[in-house]
Amino acid sequence: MDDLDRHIINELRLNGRATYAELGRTVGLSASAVHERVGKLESGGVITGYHATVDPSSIGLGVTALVGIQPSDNAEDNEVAIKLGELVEVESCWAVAGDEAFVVKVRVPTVDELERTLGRLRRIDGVARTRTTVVLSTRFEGRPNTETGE
Amino acid sequence: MDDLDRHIINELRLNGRATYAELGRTVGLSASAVHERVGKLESGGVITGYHATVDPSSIGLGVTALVGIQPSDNAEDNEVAIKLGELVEVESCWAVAGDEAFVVKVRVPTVDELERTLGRLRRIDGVARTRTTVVLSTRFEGRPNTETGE
DNA sequence: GTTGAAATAGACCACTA
DNA sequence: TAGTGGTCTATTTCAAC
Repeated sequence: MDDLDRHIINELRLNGRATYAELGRTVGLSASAVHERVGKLESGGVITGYHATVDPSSIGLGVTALVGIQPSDNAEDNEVAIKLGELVEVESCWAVAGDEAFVVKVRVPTVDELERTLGRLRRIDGVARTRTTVVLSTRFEGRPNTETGE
Repeated sequence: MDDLDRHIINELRLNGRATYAELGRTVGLSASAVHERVGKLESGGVITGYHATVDPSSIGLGVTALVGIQPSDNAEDNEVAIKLGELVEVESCWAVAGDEAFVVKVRVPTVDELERTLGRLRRIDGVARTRTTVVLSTRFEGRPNTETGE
C-alpha cells in the first residue's frame, strides 16, 4: 500500500464509478496498472465494496434515529448483534464502550414505524432498554476523509 | 419512481459498479433504458453518489467514536455544523433532538488522536460540552436496506 | 508497469409501441 | 413518454514485453 494506492482509494471513495482509465489519468498510471492495483485492494479487503448513496426520503425512509441498546444481565452480545442485523430498519450497528452494548442507526418511513421498530428492538432477547435519539437532519454522512490522499 | 426504479436503486446500493447491461438483465430492461432511468435518478437527486467503502483500519483509521455535541446557550447550529464539517476526522454529522445539538461520528488513527480531536471539537464556538462513546467494533455500517426491492 | 489488440461496455441516435 | 436496437467511441481485459 503506497501513495498511489491511497490516491486511487480516495478517488474511488469520491467517485465509486470512476473508470480505470479516468483513475489512471488522475494518478498517473495506465488503466491496466490501476486495474491490477484495484483488484489487489479488493481481494486484500481494503476496498470492501461499492455502493450508490441514495437520498433516504426519496425512497420513503424519512425518519432516522440513533438508538442505544442497553443489555440485560445475561445478554450475549454476538447474538444480540445478529438479531439487530435481522431488522432491515437497522442500517448500522456499532458495539460501544459504556452502559450500552450497541448503538444502532435506524431508518424508517414514519415516526409510527419508529415506534414499532423500537418495540421490536426491545423484544430482542438480551435487550433490556433502549435510548432513542431522533435525528432532525443529516448534515453529512459517510463523508470521504481527505487526509489519505490528494 | 416505480418498482423498476426501486429495483435499479437497490442493485446499485448493493453494487455501485454494476454495468447498465447487468442492471438491465436483473430488472428486465435494455441497457439503454436503464441508462436513461439512472440518469434521471441521478439528476433528480435520488441517487446522490457512488462511493467505494474502505476498511478504515486499512487506511490507518482504527479508532471510531460517536460524540454528542452539547451547544452553549448562544450557539448557532448552522455555524457549528459548518465548523464540524471542517474537521476531516468528522465523517458523519446528525442534528438531533434532545440535550445535544449534534451527534457526530469521528474516525481517527489512535486514541491519542481521538483526544486531540475532542479538544478541537470543544474549542469550536458554540460547543459547550462533548459526550464521547468509543466504538469497540463496527458490526455493520450503511447496510443496504432490502425492503425497497428484491 | 507499459503497450497494443480483442472483447466489452458506454453514449447517443433514429425508430417504435 | 419510455423503451428498443443499432452504431460509434471509450473502456476493460489479457497478452507479450
